[in-house]
Amino acid sequence: MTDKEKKNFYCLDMFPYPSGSGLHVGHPRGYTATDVYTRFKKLQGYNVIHPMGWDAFGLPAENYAIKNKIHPSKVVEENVAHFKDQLNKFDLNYDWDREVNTTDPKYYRWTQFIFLKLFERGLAYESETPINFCPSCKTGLANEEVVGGKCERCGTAVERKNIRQWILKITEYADRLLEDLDGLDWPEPIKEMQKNWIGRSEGSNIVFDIKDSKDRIEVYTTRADTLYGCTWVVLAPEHQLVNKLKVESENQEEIDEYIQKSKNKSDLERTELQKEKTGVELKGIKAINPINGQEVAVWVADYVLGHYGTGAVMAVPAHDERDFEFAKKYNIEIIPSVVKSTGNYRSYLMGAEDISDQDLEKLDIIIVQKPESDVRKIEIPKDSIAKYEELITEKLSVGFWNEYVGEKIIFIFKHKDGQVERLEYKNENIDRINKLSAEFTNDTSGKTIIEDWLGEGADGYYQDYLLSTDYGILINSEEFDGLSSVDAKKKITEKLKESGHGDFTVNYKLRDWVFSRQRYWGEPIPIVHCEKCGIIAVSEKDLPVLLPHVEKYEPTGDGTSPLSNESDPAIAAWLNTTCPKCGGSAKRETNTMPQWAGSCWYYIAYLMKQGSDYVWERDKIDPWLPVDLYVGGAEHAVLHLLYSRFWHKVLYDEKLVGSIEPFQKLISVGTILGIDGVKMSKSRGNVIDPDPLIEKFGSDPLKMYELYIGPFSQPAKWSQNGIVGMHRFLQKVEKISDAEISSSNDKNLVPINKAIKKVTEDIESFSFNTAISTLIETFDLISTNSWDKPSAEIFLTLLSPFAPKMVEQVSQKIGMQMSVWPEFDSKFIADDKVTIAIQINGKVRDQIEIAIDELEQKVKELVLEREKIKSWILEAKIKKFIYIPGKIISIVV
RNA sequence: GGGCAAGUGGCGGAACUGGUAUACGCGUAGGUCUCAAAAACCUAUGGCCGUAAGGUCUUGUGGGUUCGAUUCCCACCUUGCCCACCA
Repeated sequence: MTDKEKKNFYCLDMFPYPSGSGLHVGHPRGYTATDVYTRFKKLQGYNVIHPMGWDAFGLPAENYAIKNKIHPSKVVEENVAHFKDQLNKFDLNYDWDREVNTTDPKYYRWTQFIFLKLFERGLAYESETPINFCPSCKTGLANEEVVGGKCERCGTAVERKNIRQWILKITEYADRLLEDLDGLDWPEPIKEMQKNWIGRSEGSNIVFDIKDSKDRIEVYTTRADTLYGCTWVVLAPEHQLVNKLKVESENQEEIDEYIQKSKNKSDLERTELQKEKTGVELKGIKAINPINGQEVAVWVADYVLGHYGTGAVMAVPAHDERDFEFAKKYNIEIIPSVVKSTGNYRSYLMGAEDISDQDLEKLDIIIVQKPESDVRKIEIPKDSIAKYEELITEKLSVGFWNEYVGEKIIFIFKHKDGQVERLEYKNENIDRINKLSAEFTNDTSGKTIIEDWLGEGADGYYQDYLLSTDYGILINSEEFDGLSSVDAKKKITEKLKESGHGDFTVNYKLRDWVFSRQRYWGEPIPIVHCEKCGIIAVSEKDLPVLLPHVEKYEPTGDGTSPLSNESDPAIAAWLNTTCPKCGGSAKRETNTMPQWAGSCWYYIAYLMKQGSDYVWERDKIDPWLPVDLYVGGAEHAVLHLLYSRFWHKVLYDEKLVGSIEPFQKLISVGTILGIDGVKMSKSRGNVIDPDPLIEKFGSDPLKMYELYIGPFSQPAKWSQNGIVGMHRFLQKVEKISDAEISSSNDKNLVPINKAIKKVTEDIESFSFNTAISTLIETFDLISTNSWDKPSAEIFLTLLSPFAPKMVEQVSQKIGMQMSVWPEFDSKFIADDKVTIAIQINGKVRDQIEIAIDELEQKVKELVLEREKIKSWILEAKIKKFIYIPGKIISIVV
């Protein structure tokens, strides 16, 4: 069936989940697109594979089965038959001999086989840490299946639950999954979503010793440059050290209570609601900032996540919004250590009656605002700062001070006796600055100057500079003062590394994949539990491990699988087995695989299909991979598309496939919405059934309308009237066969060649809507010219991918054979004469037909001779004459 | 809150790297055919002024760059999608 001389093209649709409600008009949009595209590619001479199959394991079939007391296998069988029947009505060119079904034991034998490979490589492991659990679906969920704290499938708030489960180490492939995205021809937003999901971040681990103890707290930060601004450290409530430290602290009860409380919070409460931050200090425990030896408090707070980084963070309220909020609430000191670098300094100028606005302007100083007559908010360029200081030193009134804030913070105090004291805001000067400022203002509140700036009364003028999460220039950071954030991150971490208190590190948001489900309708995990040997893989020759046919398969909800219910004899017979290693008695793994397992490799299964069997042969697989074009919904951006990339890379490492990625080019299909503009769903009652439409108009007009409705990747509202237009058009085309067709007509050469070019480009770029517009226009044009045989044959070929049924009928009638996709002749594309517009002062006033290669001088003459142009220009002088050949003439008067 | 995408007639939408905005389709109006209706076909169809010729305004809002902006830049408004305490 494949021709060695031709190039291969593998075009793949995301295979559907055969739901009970059947197809609605939204489903075939993607299928129609690949149908058009593959017919086009075949005419261009490619070997094309375009298969279809069924992703049939999973909850919907099982839930439906439970509700209606029909076995899931039966449900699936009926649904598949119904889906296939509906699809066939669309006349799509699928390779049905490659049809796959994930629930076929011959199929899932290989799904289990791949699991064994994962297991052998140590990429599948058993664990009993807390995971996401959906109380309604009664099963554990992967991180990717939790959307905003809710189950992706049913919308129930997920709980944290400790259950035994199988986990796949997808994190081991995080870097490769990230890096290889660059080579893929995928929509940018989808790549971006995967990048964000993997969430690589480069930072530093920093070790805080605990005072009078051997324990140390290791924190993860991406902002080591802000270390001097750290005023406390925070442990997540789950952090192991909490249990130890709480005993040594003065308020153990309070801490216990807090931990208990946050344990009871669901993920939704802890994150989604963005509640006010809470926490408890470990009183009496002090951590030591390794960069400067400062003692800082230690807190437990559940705004820190236990599973990310080290489960502990350093809090820098000046340069982190969460820490800032927390510091405000619990009244913790805020120390700025990075200042935004704009190149300017800011100052409030007071006590400077002798300094005029002109004095300042001479130094290029900007007076931002004059809130009161004796106060000026000013911005001083870096270059003027020395002169500004001179001015202040000379003219500031006694008993006042001036400070300016930028890459440094400088205070200039003018004492009563006229003596000037200049102090930089640095550790050794801070006490002195606070003392003087309090004295000068007779302030007895004991507030520090920084508190004053950042407090309630402040207007944010300095805060913009001092309390920013942006990168900037370090201040208040000893030897690192003046460095940029980027340099300082490096230098500070390097210094910490010398004393064993820190190092560079990388973290990912991506978490390992919770792979087991406590449900019946899935692939059994091919593992046995032997009392003597422990966890043992089923040997490959014993695959598949068949899913036993049982009558009762309701989920238990207690974290065990329905397949562990030994009171059912059918289950007991399956469950009790022998250990492949020692031959002793053993029990089968009762968890099943998640819905995603079967879809992780189905694109390979199509290539393996031989009759009803699947055979893994590299020479049958490699010539087709990676998939050349994959079309499906964007909703799978981080689930299916990430999981199958992971599996594919493992298969590559196993030398079972030859490519590093499964899907080279991806195009996402926009959802078709109901007439009311919302997603079609049974419960809303806005579902449009395609069957009656096909009956009334036929498959061609419906398919064409699916593509004509709008840009392919954008969502589109269904309109019941739209098909009529396509139907009318096709009816007109059908009449070609009745009309007089001449043997040739030169007038048609230009339009038909232009059509070849445009339609070819548009199909190639999935711009089907404009391809169809072009076909309609071309048809109308040639119909007025009258048809000739060559044009009719080309036109019908161009139309054939869109309306295969109709075109076939017509071509038989007029006795043509369609074989190859036409190529345009460029000599008929470029016209020798063009009509272009003449603009006067930017407004179109006239049109002129001229030769495409006419010289500018001649064009100018022709244009200025025209009565219409004369009447617009009148006596005015022509300032400019612009001529862009083939585009426009623009006259400015 | 952050990221991304998008705002064009009554509606779906078109417009290449800045060059005649509203292609194509739907709908609507008038007409042809018909005893009548449906279907089909033909004509017209962005708003305003005008009998007309023609003029004038118009691509979410407000600015800017340009001979010229739906397209580029800035600010704002609206909608959709994704992520959401990831330190």
